[in-house]
Amino acid sequence: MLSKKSKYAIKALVALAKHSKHGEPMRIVEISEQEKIPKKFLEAILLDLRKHGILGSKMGINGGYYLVKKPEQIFLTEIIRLTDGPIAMIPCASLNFYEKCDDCEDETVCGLRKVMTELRTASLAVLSANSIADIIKKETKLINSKNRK
Amino acid sequence: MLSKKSKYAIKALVALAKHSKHGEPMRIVEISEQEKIPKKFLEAILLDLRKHGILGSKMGINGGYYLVKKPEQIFLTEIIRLTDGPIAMIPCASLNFYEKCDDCEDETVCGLRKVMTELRTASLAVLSANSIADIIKKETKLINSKNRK
DNA sequence: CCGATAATCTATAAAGTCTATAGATTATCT
DNA sequence: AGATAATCTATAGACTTTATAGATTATCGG
Repeated sequence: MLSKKSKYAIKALVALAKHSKHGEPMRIVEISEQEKIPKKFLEAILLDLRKHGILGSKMGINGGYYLVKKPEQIFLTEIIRLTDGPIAMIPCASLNFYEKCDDCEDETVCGLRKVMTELRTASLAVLSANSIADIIKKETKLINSKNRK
Repeated sequence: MLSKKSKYAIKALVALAKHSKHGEPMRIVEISEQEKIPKKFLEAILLDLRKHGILGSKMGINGGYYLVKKPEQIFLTEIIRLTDGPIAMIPCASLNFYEKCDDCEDETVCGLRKVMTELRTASLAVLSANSIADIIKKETKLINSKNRK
């Protein structure tokens, strides 16, 4: 399961992407209220995203957070790996967070690892195909098809 | 990520499937030592699997656990749902463990949910295509291709 | 340069989950 | 009856999640 942290991070980035057509920073409180994310928790999340170069911030009046990268270039893989860690379901099947199982004699011959590697490949295909911009696109698409009814 | 509980459950079932050609029950200690799973933890896991009708048990001398279902009919989806819960990454995208997001106004219009539903479909495709028997098959296949080198 | 605003940093903590461990009890077989 | 092995109950340390409180620092308008 995705942690709330990851989910909130994605939602905040979507909110920022929608807002940043204006180019100006968005306040934590605004994001918090709009997306119903606990303010102080969101604070920590945004700080994290800033430290990793996805967001920038400005203090004082008219301050807030803004996107550094374009919504088209922020993929779900990046956010999830940053906030939750590995995409794979077991460490020995992970690309970026590989770890050896201490209960496994020879992983090159492990059937479970083989299946979990297949799963990781499938998951990565979906997550690396979707950026923040794609999420917004899907949203407008869903709204349109709903209104047509 | 998969919990250790799930991982141990799958490994134990694989061990039992390999053993149960003989049809006779396998002792907790044997599984524990063979698969390097902490004994008492394994105990709780096997009890769970028994309560859900996947395993049977027999007390006393020559006792132990045995498979009730055939290895071909025990799929990873079943085990993971039983020990870890949902396959989906967020509850609102789950088939068996659906829950509404309390921060979401209208989920039918949520872009993140849409992506996570795609991911769930992809994950389910892999996990429901693999049974305990399949894991064993993959293992022998891996061993064979290794020996041919 | 002052005062208001808003991000930043540090510390802490409640709740829940994961990963077990210990010990007593009950059923089975010889 | 006695040995074996599963079963049940209770508990607990470590870690993660999900925050909350409060002090500090930077920015801007006037």
